[in-house]
Amino acid sequence: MNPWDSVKNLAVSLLADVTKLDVTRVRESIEIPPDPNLGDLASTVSFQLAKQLKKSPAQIANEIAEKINARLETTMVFERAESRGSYVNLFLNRGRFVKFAIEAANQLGQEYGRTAVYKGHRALIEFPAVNPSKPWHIGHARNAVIGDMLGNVLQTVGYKVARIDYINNLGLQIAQLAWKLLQETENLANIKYDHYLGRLYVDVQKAFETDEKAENEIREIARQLEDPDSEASKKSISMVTACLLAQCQTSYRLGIYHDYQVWESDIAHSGLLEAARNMMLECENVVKLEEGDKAGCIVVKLDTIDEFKDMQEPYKVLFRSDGTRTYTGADVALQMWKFGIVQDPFRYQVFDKQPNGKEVLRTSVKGKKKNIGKFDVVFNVVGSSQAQPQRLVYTILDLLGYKTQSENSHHVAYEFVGLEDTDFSGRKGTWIGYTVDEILDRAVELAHDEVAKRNPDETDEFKGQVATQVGTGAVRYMLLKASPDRKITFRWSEALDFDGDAAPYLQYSHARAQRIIEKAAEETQAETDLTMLSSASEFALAKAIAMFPEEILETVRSLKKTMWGTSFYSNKISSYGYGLANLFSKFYDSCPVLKAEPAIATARLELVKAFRTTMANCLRILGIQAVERM
RNA sequence: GGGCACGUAGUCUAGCUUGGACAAGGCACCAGCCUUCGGAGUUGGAUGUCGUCGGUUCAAAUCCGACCGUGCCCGCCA
Repeated sequence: MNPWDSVKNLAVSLLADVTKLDVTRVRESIEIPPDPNLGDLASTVSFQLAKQLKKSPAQIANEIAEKINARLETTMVFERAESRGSYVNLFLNRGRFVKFAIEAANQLGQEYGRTAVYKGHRALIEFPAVNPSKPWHIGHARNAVIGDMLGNVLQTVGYKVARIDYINNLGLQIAQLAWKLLQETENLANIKYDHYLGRLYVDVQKAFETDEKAENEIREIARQLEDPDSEASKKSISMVTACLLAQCQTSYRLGIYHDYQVWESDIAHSGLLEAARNMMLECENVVKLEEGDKAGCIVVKLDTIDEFKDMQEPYKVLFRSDGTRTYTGADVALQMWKFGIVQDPFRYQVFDKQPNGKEVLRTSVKGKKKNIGKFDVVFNVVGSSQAQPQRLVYTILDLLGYKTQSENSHHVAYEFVGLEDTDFSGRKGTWIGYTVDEILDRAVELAHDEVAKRNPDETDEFKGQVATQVGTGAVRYMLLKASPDRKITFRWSEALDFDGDAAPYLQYSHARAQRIIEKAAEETQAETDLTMLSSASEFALAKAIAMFPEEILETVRSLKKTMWGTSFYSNKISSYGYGLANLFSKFYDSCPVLKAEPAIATARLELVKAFRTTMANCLRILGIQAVERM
């Protein structure tokens, strides 16, 4: 059910009948006028017809409007057509349209906004792949929130979605920390484990850079990590597990849950690499070099690929001369696994039971076999600085003969979050003070003050719960409302601004609607006619409600793959939500519900319900809690 | 050297994919609105060479080219 699309289709068929033009051409000419007084839908077909008919566009628009008016019947949602300049403007019958929109939303309830356009497709989304050696900072949260919301959007249009996290538990960072922890007893005091490791890392890094002996020992540890039976490996597993569990607590606070974790060590030890490497070597562009400075390496030759021919070195190493994989090599193997190109070599075991009630499974040498199946589309949420390495993985997939899978590989790129004078650096520790935990704490604390001020008689439990919903909602919204291709400069004043274009505004509008509905429940219901609702603010609100399903589909359609990334406009849904809340606020101010005469009150109540449903569904996609009181 | 992205009022942004009517909001600032369903709201006001210069078009913030500024990427690293 997509009310706005229905209305648009009717407009297109009317215009196509009258102009005898092709339906798709007419459809492309449809736009929404900048000012609702000009009309509800407009068409620019007269510009296109001007040349072939040798008449002025204004004259043509005039004739089209007249012909449409002659065809309109009194039962249609469209009421009249007007020409203005060269535009043909169509006007909806307000009452009939409002009724149509309200009934669509209220009949479907929680399902309103859902469509089955992409039913039967399976999508895998990988995010945020934070190293299990530090707490999430706000930049990691941007990745996670974008990935999570993309999943929500895809599910709403019919996809089956799997959310996957990638756990890099074999890197140098892990070796550095394991080295430190092997030589001293842990002093945990009262600090969350991921925060503890993150701070420890800053110290270790100094030793690594200045002390050659330490560096050599750490390199040795890194080698030992490849052997699952080594002392270093065992130490690192308990360290990584504890860190990851701590990071998950942050993730859960943001309402982010995963289905699977793929651990780097399992990629190395499951047989996936061997299988993938053998398949790669079948490809003529992948060779083991016999001489030169890369003798012994398995490389992919890229000199024939247009977008890589200007690389300083056209041979990209996939497996080093000592046989170990590079990041690219592992990434290609993993991408092959995602599409089911290689048989699933993993075993799985439960890592954690998440607060949403679902278990997250991790790959493991021990657990059970479980074929998770092929995915049709793969989205990797990765910073835009990784555009070239991501593209490389997809190109290699294509070279191996997996053209479709290469085309269905998407790099969802986003810019990093930084501070006014610096970027976040794990080595330098500039993230300290800007972890997601600290930011959420501050946001929730501030929300608590506001909630307490407005609800002095409520229980502490209520205040705490609402403050959490409002504070975390504000942080999530802040990250989603910025277009992903724009850098965010983190400022406390903006993160903690609950006025204007921010999540609490959306939640507030929902709470106001909820209160009206609650109060009305006590009163008797009168017979009503929804077509009575025809004021400007009622009509404008109904239009926004009607556009909701189309807005989600547009967001999915705008996932366009280009050479260096796939565009995803997370801000489209957030700004829709803001606009919807804004229109409700205007309606709220100009149209009393409970104090109106009974027939109008009942009709307006239906509009309020339709709004509440739409806003709740919109917030669910954004991953923000709808609140009933705040 | 090659490549990618961004540049819009004091400030932060939307609009650019798919060209269309006087460029839309938030914050901050000024002035109104509580005997009225919740003021985290609403109404009004001031603030603009849409980085610059060309091109395409009936029409350019939007498409194309050049240039300027900013950030990022081009390792057997991680």
